[in-house]
Amino acid sequence: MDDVNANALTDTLSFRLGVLGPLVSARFAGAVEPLGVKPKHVGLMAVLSAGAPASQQELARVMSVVPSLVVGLADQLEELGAIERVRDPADRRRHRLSLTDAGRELLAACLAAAAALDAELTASLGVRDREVLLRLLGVLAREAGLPA
Amino acid sequence: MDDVNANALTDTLSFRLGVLGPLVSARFAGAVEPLGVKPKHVGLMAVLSAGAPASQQELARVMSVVPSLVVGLADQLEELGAIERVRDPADRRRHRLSLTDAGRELLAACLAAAAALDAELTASLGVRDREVLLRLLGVLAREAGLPA
DNA sequence: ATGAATCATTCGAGCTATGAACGATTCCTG
DNA sequence: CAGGAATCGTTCATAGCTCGAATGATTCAT
Repeated sequence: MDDVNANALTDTLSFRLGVLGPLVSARFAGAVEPLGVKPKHVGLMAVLSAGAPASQQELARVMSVVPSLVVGLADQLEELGAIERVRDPADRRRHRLSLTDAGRELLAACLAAAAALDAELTASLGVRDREVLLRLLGVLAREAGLPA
Repeated sequence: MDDVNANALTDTLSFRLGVLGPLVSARFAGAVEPLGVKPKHVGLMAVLSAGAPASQQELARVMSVVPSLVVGLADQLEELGAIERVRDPADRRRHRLSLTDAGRELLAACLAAAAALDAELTASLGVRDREVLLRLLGVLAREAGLPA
């Protein structure tokens, strides 16, 4: 009778998100690792594919990380031939980052990996529930000021 | 027309969970930091409150971390007077960890913090949606083999 | 024209989690 | 009942990530 809310903490949204997040991140990292990238790289490519070529400061702001971190990520993506880094002719302090064709392919492969992981995670969920879950998480992300 | 799935990656469950997880973890960490603990400490107390006194190996297994990490967490919780660490009389290699009264109070305070955070996160959600979201995440957690 | 501000980059520091030892204790097996 | 294998807790060194400050180049403001 009293074990209904015995450990009510695990029945908390914060707790479940906090424990589920790292877990799926780790799984996703393992899925894209054969492609030579990590989740942060994928995130960078994702925001790049969403809009026009951006400066690294802009990237850093959107990704909620420090600009110095973007340097390393962009370096590695450039080595993979996934992005191009050219000085902005209008403001030669900036670097304009843009996806290459190879980068778009790479991103598509990462997307496929994410979709496959989704299928695994929601194996026990109905199609309807899956849509609802995705939508509600989207609301949460937007509410939190994320570019979801 | 074609920007409907322009960046379909952000419309992925994996992606949203991966980005939402660290975010709420950070917020939760900030919320319990005045109490002198971190999320991992709270997780440890939570599994302790869910069952009988457990050995550190058991804790490590349930929390999916390495046993050596539990040592430090238990040390600090013991200093706070939140847990008791006594050698198991049946097997003197083991340490039986159990929550003290102060620990139960501390855990309750953390739970309150989590509940408050939940309220913030789901401010734009209806009560019904909130329940649905919680339930679906619970299914995912269980499916992933977590003690949710 | 000159000082303030912005961008990218480098470097060092901090924190967390990990894995490999090690001593103590217990289990197994002959 | 002895002695080797296995288990538990602990310590230590290490690696990975992220951040913040400092630097140099370029642009903006006045």
